[in-house]
Amino acid sequence: MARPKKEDEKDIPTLAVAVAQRLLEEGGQAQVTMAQVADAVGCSAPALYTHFRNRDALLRAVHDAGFEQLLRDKLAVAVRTQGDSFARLREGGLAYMAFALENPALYRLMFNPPPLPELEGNPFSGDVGLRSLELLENAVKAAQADGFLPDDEPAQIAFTLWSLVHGAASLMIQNRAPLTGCDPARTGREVVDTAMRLIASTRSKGTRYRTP
Amino acid sequence: MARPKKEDEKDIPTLAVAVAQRLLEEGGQAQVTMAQVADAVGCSAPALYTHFRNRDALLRAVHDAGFEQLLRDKLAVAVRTQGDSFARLREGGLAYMAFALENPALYRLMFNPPPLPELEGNPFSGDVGLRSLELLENAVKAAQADGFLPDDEPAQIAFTLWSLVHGAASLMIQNRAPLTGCDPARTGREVVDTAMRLIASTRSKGTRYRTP
DNA sequence: CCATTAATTTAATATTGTTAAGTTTAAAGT
DNA sequence: ACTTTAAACTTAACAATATTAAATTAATGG
Repeated sequence: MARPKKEDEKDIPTLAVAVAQRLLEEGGQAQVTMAQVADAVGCSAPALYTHFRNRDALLRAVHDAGFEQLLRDKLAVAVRTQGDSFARLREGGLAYMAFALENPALYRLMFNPPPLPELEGNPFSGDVGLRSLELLENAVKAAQADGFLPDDEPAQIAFTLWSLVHGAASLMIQNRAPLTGCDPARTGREVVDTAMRLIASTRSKGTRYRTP
Repeated sequence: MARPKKEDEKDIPTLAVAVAQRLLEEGGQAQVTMAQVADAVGCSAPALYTHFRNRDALLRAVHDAGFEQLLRDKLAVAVRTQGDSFARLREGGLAYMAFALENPALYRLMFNPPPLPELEGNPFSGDVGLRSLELLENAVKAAQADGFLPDDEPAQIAFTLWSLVHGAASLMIQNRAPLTGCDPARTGREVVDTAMRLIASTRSKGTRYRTP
């Protein structure tokens, strides 16, 4: 049956990414085989190679879609926290944590990818990654202007805060968190709040911040 | 020639773990094939199955050896920072970061393992992990007694601090750190110092801490 | 000295990513 | 409208790698 008629045409690239993400979340990396994906899409495995150079490229596409979703989430936070730097940091952290815990396998692919050349590239060299990072740096600057946080380089502080939330998410997702028997979502929120308490206690005396 | 004579006997388990770790560090997970390991050990691939149930079990052994090494490093720090809680936190963080950056692939296997059943278990349910964790919690308690840090659960704070250092290490190792063009070792130290500055600024007024 | 067991080897199997060769449809040129 | 070309597939073949089976040799305990 070779090439399909127009009516039977499928948007294989889009379908494949969606299917791959679902399989990923359901059964982990190992379950994302080309045959499985093709099956769920409704084509044969080699057909995928018309649209993706190889399996890694398919995973890379899922990876990229994840970063786009994360950026959308963060933009939404930025919109609804206009003017309150402290809340923006807190809600940004919570949204990030929620994304990670709700899509653990995807998050893993994004931030703890298997060491494949395709996934080595730094996402922050791309547009999506950069804008996501800008959002955090601006929040840090605003918080500094409001008297929070040490007066270090905003980029350095942004990296430190990102590290904290990412680290907690990463440890929890991969069952490396020492706190056992707790609801992960709750633990995640507590980590963010612990961090925010740390940040709150750095407020300088003659502060320009006023709770809105 | 089937079974080797006594003189030709090799300690395959030990050799295999060492070889696997080297291959891992040299070329990443993908290079750790049973054939490669066997070659470097000087036996054939199926021989490995006498000592390890399968490839995952071999990786698990490397993983465990990593945790033992990390614990040794942390114990050394604890010994040389007796009595100074702040220094213990700082040097503990630096040692952890150094371990991660010097053995990136091993660290990855320990904390961002591929999602295999063998590696799912929580290392902190084992003896080595628990002792490593105790060290940090005790350091937190000591720091609190010296007037640092919020008065939350030590376990919660320990997790938050661990998350921070782990997160930074993880991001840098996997090329997800936004700070480009910097020496990773230097960036790692800066993260620890930024965190310590945050901690320092949490010191309550009537502090019991005095710089030694 | 013999029987059993342990440690290996080579050979065979299974799974999975990937490539090759062939087929059908769509699109473009005349 | 007809021919040609290219695109999007399919099935069949290939290659690499983990794993298992069968066969072989050395140690060990009676």
